[in-house]
Amino acid sequence: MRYASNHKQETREKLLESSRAIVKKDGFASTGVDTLMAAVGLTGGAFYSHFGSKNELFAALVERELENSNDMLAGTPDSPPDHVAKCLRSYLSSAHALHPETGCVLPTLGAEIARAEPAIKTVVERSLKKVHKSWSSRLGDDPDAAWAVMAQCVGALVMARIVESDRTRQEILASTRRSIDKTHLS
Amino acid sequence: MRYASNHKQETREKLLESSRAIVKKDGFASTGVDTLMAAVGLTGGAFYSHFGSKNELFAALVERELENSNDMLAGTPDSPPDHVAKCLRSYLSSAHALHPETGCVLPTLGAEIARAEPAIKTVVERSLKKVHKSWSSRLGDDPDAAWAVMAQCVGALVMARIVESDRTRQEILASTRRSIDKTHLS
DNA sequence: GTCTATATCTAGATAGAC
DNA sequence: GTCTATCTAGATATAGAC
Repeated sequence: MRYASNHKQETREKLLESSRAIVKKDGFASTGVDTLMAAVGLTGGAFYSHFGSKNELFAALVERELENSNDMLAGTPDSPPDHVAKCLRSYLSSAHALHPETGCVLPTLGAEIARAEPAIKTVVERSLKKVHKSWSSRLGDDPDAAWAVMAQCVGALVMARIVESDRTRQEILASTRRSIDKTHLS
Repeated sequence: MRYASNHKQETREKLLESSRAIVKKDGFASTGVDTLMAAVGLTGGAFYSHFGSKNELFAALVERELENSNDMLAGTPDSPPDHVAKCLRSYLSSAHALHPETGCVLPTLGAEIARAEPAIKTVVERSLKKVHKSWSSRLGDDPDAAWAVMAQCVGALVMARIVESDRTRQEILASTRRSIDKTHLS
């Protein structure tokens, strides 16, 4: 064949990585296959050598996003004690609010996932529960606290992104950080 | 003229009300003008007698949504003391999670608002701050608590909608309700 | 595997008849 | 004000050459 044996695999990988950022920034439904392919230097027709449909890409993309989030958030049994605190500071930052393309998938694609097929939501659920379990044990075996903290993070980011002024954006993020610190980390 | 003097105004009103539900359910970008017009018994071409563009509808729609939310959430100086508690129970319910078409605009259109033009975000900001101010005073003049509670509500709803099982959905909502009760309403 | 070309469809928006 | 018809642009997906 004219291409190395791992060429297809590598191209798919590049496409997936590239698409993650674009889709988190501009939305999935409103981004065309041509745009995603152009971003890795290819044309639209070649897309279908890698994914059977645009929806297959969405599934792969969401799954990859959640694996990535889990790697960053869940931590390991020997993560430092301030692991959660560090995650929270980073998550609830202006940098995160201003750069959806490198951030958490939930605030930016949550609504589109909610409208997706059940199979995708099953994957999402498993992943969410993994983070929840880990954080629950780190928050003194308090499952309620873990869901509450996760909800605050996602919601604060949604709100931080829909306001116009930097000032209000920072107020939302800082308030949420302080409230979590006081309530769950002291 | 062939139509009553208030015909245009009434049609616009019907269109706006009808579109609110459809767009919250299916997303704004992914819903066509024809679909929105058909829902009020008209054809696509007539849309432009009421709005200059699809984006103008989005602005009007978001503004109306926020007015509506404010009416329900902010309350008045003589609202009963349990006003906030009642709002929270209703917001963090399965019914709300399962029916975006009649619910809060932020969990379902938040990401699209985040990508919208500054003018829309300015309106959103003003409205968010109104709810925040009202809730802050109801939560013992604690601005941090108000932002934190609002964030939890929005985030919990996003998460509740992206999981597949009813069980997990209810777990997320109930945990968040309990956590808010314990932390902010006792 | 990727290209160009294309089929098919749907989108937002406009023009002119009624 | 609303209709039908249409323009233009973009979408997903496929076909066949290289």
